Amino acid sequence: MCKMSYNPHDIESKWQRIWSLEGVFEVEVDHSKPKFYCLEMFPYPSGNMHMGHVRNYSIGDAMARFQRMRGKNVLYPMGYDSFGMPAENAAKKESGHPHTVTERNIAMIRADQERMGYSYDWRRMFATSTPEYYHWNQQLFLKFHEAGLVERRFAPVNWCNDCDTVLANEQVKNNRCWRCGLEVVQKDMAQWFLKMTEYADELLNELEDIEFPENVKTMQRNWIGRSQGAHINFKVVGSESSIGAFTTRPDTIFGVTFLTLSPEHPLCKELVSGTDYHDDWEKLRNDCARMTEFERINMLKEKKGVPLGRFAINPLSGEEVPIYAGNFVVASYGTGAVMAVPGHDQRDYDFAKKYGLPIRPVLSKTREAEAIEENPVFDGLGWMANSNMGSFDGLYGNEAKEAVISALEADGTGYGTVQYRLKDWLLSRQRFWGTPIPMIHCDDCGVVPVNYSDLPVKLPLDIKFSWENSGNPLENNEVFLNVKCPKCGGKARRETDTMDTFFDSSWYFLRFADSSNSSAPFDSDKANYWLDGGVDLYIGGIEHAVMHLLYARFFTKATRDLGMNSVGEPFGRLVCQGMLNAPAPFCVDCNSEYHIENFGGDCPNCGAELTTRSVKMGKSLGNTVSPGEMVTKFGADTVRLFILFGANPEAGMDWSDTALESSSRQMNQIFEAFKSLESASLNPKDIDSWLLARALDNQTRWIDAMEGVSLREGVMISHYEMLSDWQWYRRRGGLDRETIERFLCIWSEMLAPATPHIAEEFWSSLGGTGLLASNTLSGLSDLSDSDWSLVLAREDYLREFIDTARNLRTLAEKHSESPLSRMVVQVASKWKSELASNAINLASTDFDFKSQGHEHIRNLPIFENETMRGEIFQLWTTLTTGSKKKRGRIHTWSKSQKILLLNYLDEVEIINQNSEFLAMALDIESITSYFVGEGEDVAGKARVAFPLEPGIAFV
RNA sequence: GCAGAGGUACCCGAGCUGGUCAAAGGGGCCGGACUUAAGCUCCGGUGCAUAGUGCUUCGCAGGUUCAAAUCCUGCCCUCUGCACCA
Repeated sequence: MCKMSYNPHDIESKWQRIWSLEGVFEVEVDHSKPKFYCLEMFPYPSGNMHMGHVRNYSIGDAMARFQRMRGKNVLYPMGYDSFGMPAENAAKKESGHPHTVTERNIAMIRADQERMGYSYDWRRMFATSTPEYYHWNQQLFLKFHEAGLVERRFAPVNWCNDCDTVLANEQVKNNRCWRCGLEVVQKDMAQWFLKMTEYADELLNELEDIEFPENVKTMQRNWIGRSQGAHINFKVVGSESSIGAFTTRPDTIFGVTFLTLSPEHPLCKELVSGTDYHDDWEKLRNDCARMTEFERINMLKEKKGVPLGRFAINPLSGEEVPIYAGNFVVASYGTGAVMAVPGHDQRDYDFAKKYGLPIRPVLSKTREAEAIEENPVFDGLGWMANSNMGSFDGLYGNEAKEAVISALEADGTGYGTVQYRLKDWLLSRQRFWGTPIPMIHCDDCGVVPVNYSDLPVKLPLDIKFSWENSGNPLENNEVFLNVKCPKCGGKARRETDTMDTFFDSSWYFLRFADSSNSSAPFDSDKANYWLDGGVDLYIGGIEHAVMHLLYARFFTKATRDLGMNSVGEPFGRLVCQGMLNAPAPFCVDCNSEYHIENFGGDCPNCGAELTTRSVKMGKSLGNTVSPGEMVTKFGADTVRLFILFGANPEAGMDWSDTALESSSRQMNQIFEAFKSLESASLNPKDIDSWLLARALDNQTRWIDAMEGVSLREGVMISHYEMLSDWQWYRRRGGLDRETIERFLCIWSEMLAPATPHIAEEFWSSLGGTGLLASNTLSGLSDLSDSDWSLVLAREDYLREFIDTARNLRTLAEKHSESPLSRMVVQVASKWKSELASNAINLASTDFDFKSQGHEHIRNLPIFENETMRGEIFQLWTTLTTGSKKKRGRIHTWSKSQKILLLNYLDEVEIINQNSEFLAMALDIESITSYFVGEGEDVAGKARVAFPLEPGIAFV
């Protein structure tokens, strides 16, 4: 190879072809090997691959390749989450079919992925929009239906006029559609729900044992939002109705001075109809319904409410309290009614103050204290007071809560309960490009499931999309609609709702275990093998931390309970990759970023000069980088190296053209290093063992880093430190063929996870057996059997020596009129090194230098020489206890320095042995070295000589 | 407001189970070698002082300690997620 300079394109396409021909990434269940399931969140195919994908997959591929080299049976699949609205919109634009758009996009992104050399088992690839996949969506749906997890009910739903569809609560952001941003309106519809709340407790509790990042766990906990409390019924005076309210603080029930209903609460209308209060309430309700999120936030600095003119009865105290409607009460949480305790809830307090309602403190901060009104309110746990039912006063915290709940339960006016923020999963979408819900509406039999044998219910392909035909084309497709009732055989109509696409992605990782199965979603044995302990490494964006991950966890549990697997938790280790940033114009004064077309100009808002700032890559700012372009320019390996070296997976990362170029240079240098094997011959030298010792050490640290998914660190060792060690070796005159071959073999393996093509090329040119992509790491046991620490330490000594000498040289130059030509090195006397060694040995025992030190040296033979005693004491102190400002050397010496001292390194010898090299490195003609006292004390440097720190004089 | 992650030299970024930390690595910049030259590559420098041991630095202000980038407290700022959660 290597006659020419580095040409990534030839190398990369060659190896991609060979890997594919040899099928090296194709895996099957193999119980003789430990498995490793490496998975990236599969993409929605929107066209070409973007940089965020590149980052995601480069991380995953590096880990998959690394684990293969570690001897694992690695499942590393790729597929496409290909249902969804954008394909419909694209189809409308070109008057085509979403299917066509989707297939085209998949082909594009797949080609991009293949060009990057990712090591997927492509046989397992699937797209969720194919009947081969959504067939099983439908089957799972029917199974869930049988298990009682599916429900059809009327519910007010979020409706987006633009997208012509229902949105899940989770898909509404700031009261706007998460995709198009249009304001969401409410609409009542019959909907299909999946009863995820039945798993709320398990989903919450098992978070404890999952290896997710802490912030993801917290987000999920908050999302599930379990709160323990009581449901309390308040009878409405003069009515049969009662108001149920949920509270987490039943211990404050005697402080209730009013009730607040959400304006949408059905009881509101009933209570005010025909009264003077009706108009105010209606106005409030309409205000709330119409308010945009932006207005709401501003409005809510001011809590608003209206009296409904009626009263409710506190079930324990019998007291009558007024009923209000308040804009701050959310209809969908709890019961949509709040028992207001202004004495111990800040929000209620503010409300009460505003409307002149009474405030009654019923908790005291200490057992003895009075319950007092204060602002800010006391909302911690306290001792009950003023309960006007003596038996409660003095009860504290949970005991108080339980006492109140018992009292309520005793007279049937309330009960202890748990409330979740998590809601059932609204599955229906009034959209075409999704999995048809396999249900049939029969006038006689009602809603009837499709027979399993009639699955899949296929989406019709003979539809032309256009902007004129809004809504769901299924509703007008007679062929699709008309069907016979599976029960009575009479005329019936198909359900036209399709499923939320989150359904597709909630079990795709199970399908990968057995993706060609045509008789079931997946074989349970295969799923249990690959998903034992969950997906071993799951990589994706933080934006899916709640919804997708929670749905997937729910599915795994639900299918487990259907007997389809025994997994339970789908994901083991989760890594959320950080964001990819790129520079964009930025105005410091306005604190805002602008489109890249403003580079070099002034702020469009205030006219100030724009600076740059690194912000999230995105279309809106135009600060995106095309992976295709970069690969064309530099090759896939270089792009992969850059992206992995740029930052650790979890950290945010800045795109930089110069840094990419530097990665390219690095690749060239590595290439050059491998090329130099050609000029090597049998030429053994001392430095050879150093190089191999470094390789061993580097490989060990590299494995540690990679195991921990610290890819940046790993790449730093494999692509940077290995190279600088190589360069040092060459500077030291090393060029032994046998050594170099050994070193390069180890190195090429280490290069493989991040830059697999070039590594494979090196491997093949070195005559390595088989393909590197399917090999396991060379064991270096022959190397690790020896102790290389002294070899490494000697080299460290030289490096440090050069370092110190270099610094001194610049200083010395200032003091010398003529150019420096000679260096005189005076090494500390042997007895000093011996004393140092002695001290190091003592330090490894539990010797107490402070109390036993002086006694110790007094007994040493050298201490008999009276003239040296002062110097001995001084040295001993410097070595052991140190001074006020500096610790003793035995504490500050590095491991390798200690090794040198313990082995009585002859500094004079090592300096003289390497004098030629040192002279060259220091740009000096000659070097002389001797022990202090064995020659002239040049420039009085004998006094600074210390073990490992010789006195150096330039002349 | 709540939760989480952060603020390290010109920039990015390690370190943060206290001492070996003026602080890895990369980018940029400067200098030297190579070259007709540019590029590439190699070597070195990049807080201040200084013939070595010294001073000032790790968001700001305090504290603990013989010793703090590292531990504690308060404050400021940035980012991410959630948004009146009863």
